[in-house]
Amino acid sequence: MSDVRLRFAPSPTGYLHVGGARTALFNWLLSRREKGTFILRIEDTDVARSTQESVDAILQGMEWLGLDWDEGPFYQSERFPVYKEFVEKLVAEGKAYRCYCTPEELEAKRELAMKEGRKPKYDGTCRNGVEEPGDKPYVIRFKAPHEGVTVFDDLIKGRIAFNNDELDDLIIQRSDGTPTYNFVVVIDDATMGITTVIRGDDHINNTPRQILLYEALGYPVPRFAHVPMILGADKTRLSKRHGATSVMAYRDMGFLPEAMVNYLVRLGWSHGDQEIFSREELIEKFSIEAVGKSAGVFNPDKLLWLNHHYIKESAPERLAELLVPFMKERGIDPESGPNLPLVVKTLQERSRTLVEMADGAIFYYQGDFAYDEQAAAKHLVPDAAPLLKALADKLEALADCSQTGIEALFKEFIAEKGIKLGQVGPAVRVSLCGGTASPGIYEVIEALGKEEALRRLRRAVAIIG
RNA sequence: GGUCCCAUCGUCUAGCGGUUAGGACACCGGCCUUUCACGUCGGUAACAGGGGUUCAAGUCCCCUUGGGAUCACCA
Repeated sequence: MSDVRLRFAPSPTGYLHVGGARTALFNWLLSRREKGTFILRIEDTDVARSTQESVDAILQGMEWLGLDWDEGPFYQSERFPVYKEFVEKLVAEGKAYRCYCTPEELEAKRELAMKEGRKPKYDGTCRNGVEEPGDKPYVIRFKAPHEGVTVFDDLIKGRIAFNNDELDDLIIQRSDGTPTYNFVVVIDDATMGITTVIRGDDHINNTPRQILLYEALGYPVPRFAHVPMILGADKTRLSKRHGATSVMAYRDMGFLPEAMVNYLVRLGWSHGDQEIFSREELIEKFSIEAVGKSAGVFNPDKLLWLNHHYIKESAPERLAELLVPFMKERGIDPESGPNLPLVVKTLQERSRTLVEMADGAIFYYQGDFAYDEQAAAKHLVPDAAPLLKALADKLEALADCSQTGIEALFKEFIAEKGIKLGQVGPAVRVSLCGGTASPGIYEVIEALGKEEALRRLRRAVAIIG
């Protein structure tokens, strides 16, 4: 156990999206690699926008990805007294002050400044004290230094410097007494002993103010790592327009969590030419310094490829279990037909998602399926009937119904008839599966079982007439 | 507009002064084959532009251009 402490701090205003998931993953990986502590904190100071459903959705997403945390979840909404104390401390020390400017006044000043081409920052009206205006509402502002430079060495971006005169006195407590984000994030990270802050690079501009706050509070400044954002195919911020952004939506589309993890980590991070990483390998090899600086485009094709890879690698029993809900969704009870793991085995190489696998598995469980029209017209022809019938009879007598036994039977059959496999194979396929695209016919017969295979062959013979 | 960040194939990226600029996804061919796939072999495809520094620049510096983020009593 080292004393490295990291956190993921989502705000519960929606589901866990892929960008947040990647940030969480980076934090988690680094904490596991350094044998440190991973903390989950819910940033719900905006009581109006935060919901319990969102919290649940985020937790569910973390769980699906296998990102467990050591401390928390902590809720900022439960820590208001703590923040209040720190605000009062700053005020008492003269490092923060009451500001009586109204939102309307500020908005007007901002617009004027913008119009005149000046920086739209707070003009410091109340900075040096004002006469007590009775019980007028006020906010508390942090008294930021106007001179000097605030610098930090970002673990990903390198050295970043800001002139302090670019910064204005940010509000740390609203007129209703609640604290604001830039303040609570500092208080929490400081009091929770966070050593490294990994977050989206949209927070870069907040960082100097936060550093100033750490210094005013007398806390050590953590290290920062700002990860670039994830873009859609058109290089704009990833949104619903580009497809699903919720990680749970990917589960529902039939993706495996290990594929998602592998994809997300490789989007922005790399380790030489390696593409496939097990969870253990990631923990061993991940490093925040190796994360790229530039934004990356979310590429569904590559995710699909990875998912296909993991489907091929997975144990049929596990996939069968994951496949059940997808089968039920299609109105099929896997208990009612062939052994599901056996079915899965025939489909692994040709399924990129569990959705594709479920679609491909349907025919196994439907005895009275309709034949694909074109396929039937082409292959279920009068000439095929006697062959199918003879094959069925031969199959009926077969003792070894393993794939190899079935293959041997076919070899023998075509030798006896003096034909090629191509002259009977397609008809068998259509009889068994209903179409021309399917797993190999030997494995289909094995999975179906002799009885059902015979039934389907004879059904086809009967239909040909 | 101010500030800040970013820039190698279509996409994800390797590269950390000297390479025929490598890999992966996608795409296009060949092979394999009972279909569809898998697999396998091969191919198309990139250093944004301009200045420097250096014997030597994709690699270091500056500028331009182009993207993006952020400027709330949201987080």
